[in-house]
Amino acid sequence: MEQDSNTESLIFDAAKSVFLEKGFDGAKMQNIADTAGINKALLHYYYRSKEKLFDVVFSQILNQFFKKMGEVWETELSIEEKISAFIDTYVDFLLKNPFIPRFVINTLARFPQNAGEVLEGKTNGIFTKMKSILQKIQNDIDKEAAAGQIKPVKIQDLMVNTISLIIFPIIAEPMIKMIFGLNQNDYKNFIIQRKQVIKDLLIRSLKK
Amino acid sequence: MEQDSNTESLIFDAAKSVFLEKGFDGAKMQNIADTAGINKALLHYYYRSKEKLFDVVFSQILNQFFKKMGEVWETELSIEEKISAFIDTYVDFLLKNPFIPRFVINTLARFPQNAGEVLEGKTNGIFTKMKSILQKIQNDIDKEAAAGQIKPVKIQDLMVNTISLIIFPIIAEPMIKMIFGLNQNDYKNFIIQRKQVIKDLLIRSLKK
DNA sequence: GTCTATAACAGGATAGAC
DNA sequence: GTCTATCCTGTTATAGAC
Repeated sequence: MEQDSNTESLIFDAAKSVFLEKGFDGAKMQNIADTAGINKALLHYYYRSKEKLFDVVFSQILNQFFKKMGEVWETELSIEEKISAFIDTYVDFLLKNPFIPRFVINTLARFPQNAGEVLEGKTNGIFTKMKSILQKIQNDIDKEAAAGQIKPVKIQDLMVNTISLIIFPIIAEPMIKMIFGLNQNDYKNFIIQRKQVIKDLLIRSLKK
Repeated sequence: MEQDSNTESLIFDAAKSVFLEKGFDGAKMQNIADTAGINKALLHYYYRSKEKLFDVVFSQILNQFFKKMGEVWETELSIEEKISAFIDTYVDFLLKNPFIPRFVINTLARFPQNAGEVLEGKTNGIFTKMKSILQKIQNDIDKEAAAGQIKPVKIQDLMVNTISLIIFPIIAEPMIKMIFGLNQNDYKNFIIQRKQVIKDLLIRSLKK
């Protein structure tokens, strides 16, 4: 999707980069045009309006965000192994795409009318898929808990704990740097080391 | 600060409410004037520009945010009791002020040049205070760990874990509602029940 | 101090030449 | 398809009457 160098995908990539960093209100069409190295009028030629352009970009990012979130769970690993694998892959994903979570969360907060069915349609039913994955994980948990291997736990709590611990430090990067006086390199190391910290915390919470 | 009903504080309160919800780019002076029930020109009479008005509002909110964050730690409780008390008071604070964390984080991300010394000056050295509190907590931890009462832990990890678990679900409210299919009331109950979930998780992580 | 009117400009969108 | 020029609306900011 980002390898074509025809004008349309050039615009898409530029728009994605600008929207990701500045959000809908902060992004300017002129800025997107400059980033793409083309003229403002061309943006409107390919995507009629700023709203439409944003819509396409947002749908793609939302898909990317949730697709990645759903990945490791459909394997044959134990719950603990799944959690561990999820932390590794999702932290790596976010280190490469640090703006995505803030962008998704801000956009969902900014356009609540887009909620529910509208987004379902634009994203091949991403929320339905998420719910089905969550249900499967809950079943796995119940099975392992019944076998006495782990403590029983609600998937909502486990999931929110996990993504909170992973995503928040990415969203709050500037704040964390300020409070702890970290530079870019310190910060990156901190996030990488947190992989193990988060694993320890969550695995421990499943011990009986 | 929000009890006077003279024009200046009327404007301040309106600006705070609008900026909190929409951020700098999304907020419009007209909207602020309407909310305050006065004319647009008066905004400029009291605060020369949108930037200046935003500056005053942001400083006040940043102070509020960090002051509340630093509170319970200066007591004579044990670490575990302090964590428990912090979770209770901070969750309650955020339920009453749900827009604050997203606003603070977005603003820090949007105006990185404001970092460090500028904000230090505008907030009575809030970051210096934070750092000194963190150092004190680290000392307490080291003492209790040396006495064999808890597992030793780095304050950075403990602090980031704690605020991640508390703040993320507030920032991501629309996302959580969507994924789990919660209405406003479900969501609020979920957050309240999480107090205990977070306490269990963190206290457990300190057991030897 | 507070208002109305308006200036000054930015930003999204379109027309029309090539 | 791509560009320049231009329109038009929304937004910040100021002038000036009261």
